[in-house]
Amino acid sequence: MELPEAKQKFIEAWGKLGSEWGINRTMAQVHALLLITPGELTTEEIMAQLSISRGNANMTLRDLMGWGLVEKKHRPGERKEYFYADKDTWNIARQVAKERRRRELEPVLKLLDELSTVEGDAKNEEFRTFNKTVTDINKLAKNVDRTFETMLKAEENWFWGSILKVFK
Amino acid sequence: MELPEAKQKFIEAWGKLGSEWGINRTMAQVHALLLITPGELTTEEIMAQLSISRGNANMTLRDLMGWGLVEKKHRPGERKEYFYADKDTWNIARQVAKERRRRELEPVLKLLDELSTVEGDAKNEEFRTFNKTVTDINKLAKNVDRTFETMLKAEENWFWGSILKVFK
DNA sequence: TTAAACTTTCAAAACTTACTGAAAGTTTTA
DNA sequence: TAAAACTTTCAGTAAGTTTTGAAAGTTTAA
Repeated sequence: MELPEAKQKFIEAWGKLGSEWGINRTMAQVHALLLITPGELTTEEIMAQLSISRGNANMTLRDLMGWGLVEKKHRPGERKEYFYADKDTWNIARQVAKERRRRELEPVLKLLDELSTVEGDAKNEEFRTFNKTVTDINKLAKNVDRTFETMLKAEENWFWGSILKVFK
Repeated sequence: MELPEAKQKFIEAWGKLGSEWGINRTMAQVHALLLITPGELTTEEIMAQLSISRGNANMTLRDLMGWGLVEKKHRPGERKEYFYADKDTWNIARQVAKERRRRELEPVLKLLDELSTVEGDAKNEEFRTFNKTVTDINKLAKNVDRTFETMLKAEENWFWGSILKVFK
């Protein structure tokens, strides 16, 4: 396989994986493009390479900056904005974990805590089943949350070292 | 909060979380409904409780069975099919991890391995950046894969214990 | 102070995904 | 053998999401 084809495949695969896991396809593709590009790209270049509109490119880049995955840079004497991605995969993973935890997991945890307090008659089977399920899921979700937290604090080697010790 | 309201909120939240993470909303809602229902439900009952069509209910239930989260049961002397969900949250988490690993992670791992072998001129910066990114992401993806694998084999307490030991 | 170079916005269009419901299929019972 | 009771299918439609592109906005330079 030649480099241009490989790049194309990488961008497509990243876009697909993103969309399967709830991240907009274009956003994942722009990210992929920046990840395999040395240096920076302008909006124009991104538009051209991925055949997307100016509006789409602009919004997607803004989102990526909101996720902390991309930054912009100005070159002295130039008006154009240059975009580049942090290429440290461990940072990327942590950044994504951090945002999704905040945006999606936290609201659910809050609700589950609330639902855990709903009171009812212990003789009522409906209530007992509801209560047990909610309590169990709440425990699981808290474990997931704690794992995210660990991940955010951890250094890469230390983290994977700790997890992989598990195999032995 | 009263039980019926709490149930409704649980179903909605589970549906929302599902759709944010790439699982069809209705599928997550049907699953949620079955999780908080003692015993079994028929297609009719599911249709009524969630206001969905027969076709949708049928396909969703089939998908849930395909994911190994729901099973059907026949009662002697009755034609109707009764559906119920496995309520063990650790089983659920493992089942979901297993399916998504197989459907989504594995194809990407395969591609990344392939892209890791693309050859090029070490003096070419484009190639070097591509190669480094792909190699790094491949490593990360393999770690994720191994974590899934551990999870599939493990008992719940042992697994979270191992991951959370990391805090100490 | 205005024109050029660029970025941002957002209503409408295109695309994608999910859902409906009627028809076809299957199984059981009489 | 037929009819009743149920399940499955899928073409068409609806709902949801993403993308476009032109217009408005901003910044810089002359």
